[in-house]
Amino acid sequence: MLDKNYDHKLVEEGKYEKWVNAGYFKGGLDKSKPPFSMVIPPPNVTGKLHLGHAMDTTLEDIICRYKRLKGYDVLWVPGQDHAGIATQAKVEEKLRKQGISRYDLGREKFLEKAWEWKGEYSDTIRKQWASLGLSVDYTRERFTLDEGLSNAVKHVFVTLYKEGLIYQGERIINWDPELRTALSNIEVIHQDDEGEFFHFYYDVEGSDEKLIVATTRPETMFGDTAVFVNPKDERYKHLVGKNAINPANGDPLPIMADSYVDIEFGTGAMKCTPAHDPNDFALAKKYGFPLIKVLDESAHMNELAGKYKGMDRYECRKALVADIEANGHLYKIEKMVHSVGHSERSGAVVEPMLSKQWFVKMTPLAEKLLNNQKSEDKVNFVPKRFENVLIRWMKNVDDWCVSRQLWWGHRIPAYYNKETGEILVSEVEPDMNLYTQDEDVLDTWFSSALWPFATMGWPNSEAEDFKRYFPTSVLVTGYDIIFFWVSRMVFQSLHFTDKAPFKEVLIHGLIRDEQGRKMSKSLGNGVDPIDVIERYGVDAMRYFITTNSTPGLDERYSETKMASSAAYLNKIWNACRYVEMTLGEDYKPALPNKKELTPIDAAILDKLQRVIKAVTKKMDEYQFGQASSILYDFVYDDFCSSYLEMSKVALQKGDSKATKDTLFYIMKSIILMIYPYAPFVTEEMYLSLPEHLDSIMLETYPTYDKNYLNAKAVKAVATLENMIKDIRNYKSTSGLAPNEKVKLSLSPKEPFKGASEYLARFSFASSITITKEELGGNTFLYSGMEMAVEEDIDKEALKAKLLKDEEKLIAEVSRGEKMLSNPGFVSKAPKAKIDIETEKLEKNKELLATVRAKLANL
RNA sequence: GGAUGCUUAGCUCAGCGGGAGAGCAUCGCCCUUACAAGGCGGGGGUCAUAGGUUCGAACCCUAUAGCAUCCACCA
Repeated sequence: MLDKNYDHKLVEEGKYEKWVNAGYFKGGLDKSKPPFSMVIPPPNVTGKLHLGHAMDTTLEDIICRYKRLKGYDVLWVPGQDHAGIATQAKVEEKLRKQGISRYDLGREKFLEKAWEWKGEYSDTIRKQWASLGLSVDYTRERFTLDEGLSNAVKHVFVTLYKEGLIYQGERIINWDPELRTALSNIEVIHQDDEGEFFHFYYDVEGSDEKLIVATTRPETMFGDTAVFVNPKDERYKHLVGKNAINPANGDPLPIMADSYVDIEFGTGAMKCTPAHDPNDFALAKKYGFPLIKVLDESAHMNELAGKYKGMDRYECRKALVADIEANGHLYKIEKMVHSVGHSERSGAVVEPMLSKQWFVKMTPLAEKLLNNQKSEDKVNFVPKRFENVLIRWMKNVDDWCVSRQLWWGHRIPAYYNKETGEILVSEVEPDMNLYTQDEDVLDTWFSSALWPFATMGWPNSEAEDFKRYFPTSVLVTGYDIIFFWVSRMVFQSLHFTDKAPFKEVLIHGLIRDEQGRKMSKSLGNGVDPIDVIERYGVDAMRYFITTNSTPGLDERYSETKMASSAAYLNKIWNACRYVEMTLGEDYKPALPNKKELTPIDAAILDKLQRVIKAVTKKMDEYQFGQASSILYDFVYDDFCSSYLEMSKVALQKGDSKATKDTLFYIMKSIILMIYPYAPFVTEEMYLSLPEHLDSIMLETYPTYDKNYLNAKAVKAVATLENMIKDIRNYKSTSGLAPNEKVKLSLSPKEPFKGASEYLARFSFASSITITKEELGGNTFLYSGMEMAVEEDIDKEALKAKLLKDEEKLIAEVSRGEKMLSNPGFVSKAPKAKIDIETEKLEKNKELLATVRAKLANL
């Protein structure tokens, strides 16, 4: 028997351990079942999980738990991501607080620290998974730096290299001067920052004219090789071919014309700095300019900056501008808002810089993805529109810079011959007396891209899990990492396994705070899932975060909705407690016998079938909000408010086996349908039911049974419910207490045999007369029936009420007639709709006639 | 500059071709024996605006406005 109060802490205690120990989360327990597989998006080992993770993983858990009950052999692979740059930044930050830099420690020692960090946060994450109740298969847990993944990474790198899809090249990349590493384009966050737009006078050789050139980054002027103008720009035509004098260092710069230059922008004259700007780099290639780097790895000026050597880029900017101003070459400084790239991880302003890096050639891989999306094996997105996001990005994708000047990660399997410098790219380490390994590691997403197949045992294509569970069934993730992760998994998987890594992708949005702001450390508005679990219970939190949103859209955290989710579970808990009390100790479950049902039982059983059908459909479509709302209406209104109360009539009479069976059957079905959302509390309820299995996890999802459909009962009970509602309403508006006694009469019959017993109970009727006579008193009309409250009533009030009824019915009848006399409607609307409208019109006409008769008699 | 999403009850949001919904808030009345984290009843919306398609539009199309997000460019 359940306790009087639902105490989430008591309910949650010990259950997760029990499930894990029983092995219920393991994939492959029964291989006669069809496989269903998923991989967890591996969280970064950078810290604790936040509410966004809770939503993402809960959605996955709901799917897994649902699919198990639906008879699948479910495998959900857990794991974590080493998160190269993110984790290294964290570890460095921690060291910095101790006054140590990574260079003080050296690579080996630093990596020890990083592994320590990883160990700590791995444990934290696993504890959080347990708190969330995630049914992941721990026997298959993976880490992106483990041996298997590392081998897969090497294999992929070497293969791509041999295929010419990985190359080393000197190009302009995004440089993070704080972490001192290259970044890929998508790791750069562009923000509109207020900056200064410096306009300088450039002297022109052999002319008295001065050219005004504008720049936002004066410190790069030491790397300038030319000044460009547009060939059509009349202002400067005559200067093309002459030299301008660089006011930073006095070097002559050829004035050249190229249509790349925008006449309207700035002064129309642009300085060209090939080693520090991607567009200038392209121009330099075109015209064969030298590539002059003036900044070092930490964005300090090098020897080319002369007296500014060693200064930080901003110090240099300030000093240089002051000097230029001093010698009369400053024209003006404009304030300007322009977009500035920042490192996603360190926040540092990214410096575009010429650098030798490893790149993945994207065009052939992107093409595979794009072609696949045109085929039958395409990856289906839920919601669909996100497919376009992916496609548009893949069509315009740049080559992927995969090398990082970090230590925490997969070291690039490229080796340089100590004597000849020749490159050897190999999965097997060569004789290290003769070779040195490339110092760089790979972008962390390089390994995450292999996650769905590498965790299944690939590159061993005979691995059991790979054969049985790959491709995976569905991937759940946020729209913010479609570029980073989803796209890369798809093209790598297509390239290496010839299959898309998953059939479907369910995209969810972000969780924001109550005011709709992004949760962030700097705002301090983050909500800790563990804290929420402490207060409301994990089931309530799971229910809230997965049912109060719609796929692909952001969601706000809401304290009141959180509380109402908890209240809902409490409601179910109490309903279950009541059912158990009612069934009694010696109750033996059986399917309700159709022949012995009361109309009340029959009606709820009919409704349940429809609910099962509708909920199942929504679950299959990953529409968890809609599924839960269908269930909610059923649980609250049909089951708790209506059926539980009405069934008391039969139960108190004694001969109620069918009603008890109905109660049990409905309650169990509800528990099973709520279970994927709220596994702990439903397990507790389930185990307190008679004749249960060892765990709700071993149960079967409710199935639609059309034998229990009974439209007649549903209609009769609906009429009864309307009568009860009308009386309640009548009392409320007449200032009567709800339990005020009233005398009722019905004409010419009751909604179903025995209905007046229910009516009496719920309307506190002291008597109910059934008569064929016309009813006096305050009358309510139903299709084919009337009900009246017997009392001395104010005739005027009654007349007013009837007139109101009449007015309403006239509107209804007119609507129906208009619709049905519309030839367009009759010829084009579906027959079912026409039937419904015809029936409705007839009913309303009948009611209208009755109202008019009553008015005439008054 | 390009793209996408959002605009529905006081607040937060569902619904996305056949008569406007939920939670919370609000107003009455109830400590009724599963549940006061409750019960019963009520009030509250020209579904952003303007056109169009359709027998029928909150829902489809086109424009407009506001808000948000993503991508690209920015000397």
